[in-house]
Amino acid sequence: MPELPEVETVRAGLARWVAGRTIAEVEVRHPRAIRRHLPGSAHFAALLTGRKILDVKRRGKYLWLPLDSGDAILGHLGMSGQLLCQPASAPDELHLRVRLRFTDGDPELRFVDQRTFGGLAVSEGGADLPAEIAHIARDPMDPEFSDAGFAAAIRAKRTEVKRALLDQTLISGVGNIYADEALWRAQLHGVRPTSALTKPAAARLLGHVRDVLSEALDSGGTSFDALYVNVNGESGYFDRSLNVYGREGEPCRRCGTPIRREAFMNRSSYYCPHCQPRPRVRTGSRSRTNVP
DNA sequence: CCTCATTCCTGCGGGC
DNA sequence: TGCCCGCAGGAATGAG
Repeated sequence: MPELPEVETVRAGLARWVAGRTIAEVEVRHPRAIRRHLPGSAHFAALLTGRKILDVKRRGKYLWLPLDSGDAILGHLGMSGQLLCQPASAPDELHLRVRLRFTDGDPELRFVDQRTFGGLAVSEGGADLPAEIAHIARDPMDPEFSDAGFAAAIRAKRTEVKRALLDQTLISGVGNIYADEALWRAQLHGVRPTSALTKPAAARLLGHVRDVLSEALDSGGTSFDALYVNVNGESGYFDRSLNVYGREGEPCRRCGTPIRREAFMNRSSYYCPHCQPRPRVRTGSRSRTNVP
């Protein structure tokens, strides 16, 4: 599942392979892949044809490719999206959704996405920062990310710490896998109330988030089910280093206690029940949050 | 304004 | 063997 490290791996690959090249032809194979581009596929193609890609940028899990027109191609990989640079002679992938051909020939750029949670759009005038993602927070690898601002914002939230890590308007780039990994390192249970975090605790948590993301980036990103591959079609391998995610029943690498999985927001959370104890039930009038 | 549940999608694997 | 169901999950959306 592409989170910040995987998307950054794709960004770097794209920057190498498509920056500076001029788009010759656009083929939209599945309308859902450009559903965020409301005017439709003909308009999408018209805005791209003949335009030069200047660069490849990223904020959190979003990518955008500034064009010489001042517009940008805005993309999100969703769960299963891939941006592949392939020779035109390579057979079409089963889930090929969009193809861009260039004036200088190979390689072409293919957006391939099995589950179609991802997609592409043209952000008009979005070369600098697409308006569509202006509400997304900077990510923790961004030099302008404010650590103090993050600590203040998370403490002001009236929610649980894992939900906050997944809130892209608070901190971007973190998904379910790295949220669980960071919480394990920080020895915090995901249901702890954010308002009870001290400033130092918030700073420590942020440090663990950064560590997890940068280590994963060094490894080329996580690939869990081979759906994610980087721009050249090569899987990442950070999954070897995961401490809790997907390890239900296996011993905690810190204390040996079996890792637990529990339902969370239509997905799963993995944690060590010994290292990451649930918070004590809050006193007062609110309902209990504990389960046996 | 803030928080939260719901919804989109497809392939795979387990259970019967 | 084959069918059904649950699961994987980011983020827009609308409800409250």
